[in-house]
Amino acid sequence: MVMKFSRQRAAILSFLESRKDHPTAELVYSGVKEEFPSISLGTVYRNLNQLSEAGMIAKHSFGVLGVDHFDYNTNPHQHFVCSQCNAVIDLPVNDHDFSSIDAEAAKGFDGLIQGHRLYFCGICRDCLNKNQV
Amino acid sequence: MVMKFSRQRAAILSFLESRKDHPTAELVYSGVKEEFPSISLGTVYRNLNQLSEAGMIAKHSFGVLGVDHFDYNTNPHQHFVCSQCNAVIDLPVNDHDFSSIDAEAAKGFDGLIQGHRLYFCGICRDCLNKNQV
DNA sequence: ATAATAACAGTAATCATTACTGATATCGTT
DNA sequence: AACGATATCAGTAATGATTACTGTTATTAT
Repeated sequence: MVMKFSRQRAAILSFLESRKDHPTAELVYSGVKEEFPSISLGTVYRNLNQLSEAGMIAKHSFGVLGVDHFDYNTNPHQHFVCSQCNAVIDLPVNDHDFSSIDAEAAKGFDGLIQGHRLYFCGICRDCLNKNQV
Repeated sequence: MVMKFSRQRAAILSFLESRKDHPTAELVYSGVKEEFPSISLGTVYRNLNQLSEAGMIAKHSFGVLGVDHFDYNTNPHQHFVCSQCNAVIDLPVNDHDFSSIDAEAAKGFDGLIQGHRLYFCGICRDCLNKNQV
């Protein structure tokens, strides 16, 4: 199946590129809607899934949030989820600091460990500031 | 609000105690249904949530699965999710081997890291065997 | 035993996401 | 530049997990 490049898909991709947060499908929808008032939410979901299956974007499912978040940055990196405002923030930590944990977990386990999902929880700087006022 | 201890809740708790896998609400429902044919799925969900809020059981949301899993074992330990059969398996690894990663992630980050979610993905022993046949 | 109320069964509602439909846009080939 | 095959679209309906509501019942302290 040849992947055609529709204007809607281009708009979705460039919207995602323009943000360093990690928008949900709903947020992408309302963002792209300004350029394409008639775009459908289903179109956004379909494109986000196709783009992530093609490896052009990343899809993150943080269990605590219950909604999927999408990321233009496909390089492996760590995420932080604020439990107060639900913001998803990239951590400046180098990813290879966590590359050894798979080997660690494999000790004494008879299955095959291929990878892991990891994210950090806490309170972001903005919320910490708001709490102090 | 005083927590009353109904027979349904006792049955849900003891069903969970009897299993070392990590049943979903639906699975708890069909299990407890044998003892309580008239029990409602809503009752199961309500009790599982109350028990986990009370710290008597643990609730795990693995993003890859899209369903919540419940665990009688509330001691911190690591989990493995088989991407072929979706089984959730406890890893024999000591939990304190992963206790340092929060400090690692905090480097250069201005928010407050309170914890993390971590689980491992791959193929379990049973599926590896089946694949070889 | 009684009375206050937490919990129940049953059912309806919610929310994120996916599937379906006939119409339209894209893109390699003429 | 027009053509034709088909991927994609907008709109809408369906799904699946979970939560909320309601009138009735079970639990527990007094």
